[in-house]
Amino acid sequence: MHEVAPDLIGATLLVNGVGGVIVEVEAYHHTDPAAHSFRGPTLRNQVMFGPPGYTYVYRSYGIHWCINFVCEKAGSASAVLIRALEPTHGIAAMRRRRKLHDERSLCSGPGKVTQALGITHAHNALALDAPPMALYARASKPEIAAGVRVGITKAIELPWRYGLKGSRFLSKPF
DNA sequence: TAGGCGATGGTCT
DNA sequence: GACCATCGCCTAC
Repeated sequence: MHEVAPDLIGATLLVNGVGGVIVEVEAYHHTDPAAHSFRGPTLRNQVMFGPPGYTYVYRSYGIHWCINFVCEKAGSASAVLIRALEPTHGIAAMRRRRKLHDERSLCSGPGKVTQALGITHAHNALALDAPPMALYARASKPEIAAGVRVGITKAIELPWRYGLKGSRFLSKPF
């Protein structure tokens, strides 16, 4: 997982042709008290205990949706939270959904990403390589920044947040 | 420009 | 009944 997470930085994520380049992610797995999978499988998180390459979508604070990629081998219950994108595809559609003109704020946070891409619980447990999802590997290796994760109350010291160094589209600087 | 806080609902204890 | 991997508005400086 700690190889997958930084490798996702620079990859392109599209949902129905709308999306952009991933510039910020966080890693979680089942030995990590901050992870949803820490207490074992439940109705909500069961997709994380399945095979890699699938989406895990959950509701955050009763208001927002957040999207994760399940990774590593089946049963390890690790996932990578997509926190920010650099918008490149379907910017007009994202602006419409976000009711926003500032391109920099379109996808600079996990709740914003799902709103801009139109992701809801209907997108839970979907394969990343089949419509409406699409994930494209980056062309070259970018400079990666690492830091502590954002917005959690447990295991806050683990430096499992990864980002594209110097990007203008991060949820917050490293 | 930075920090406080209310909204809001699924999930787990 | 409490917790929470957030956002955006409001205020104070």
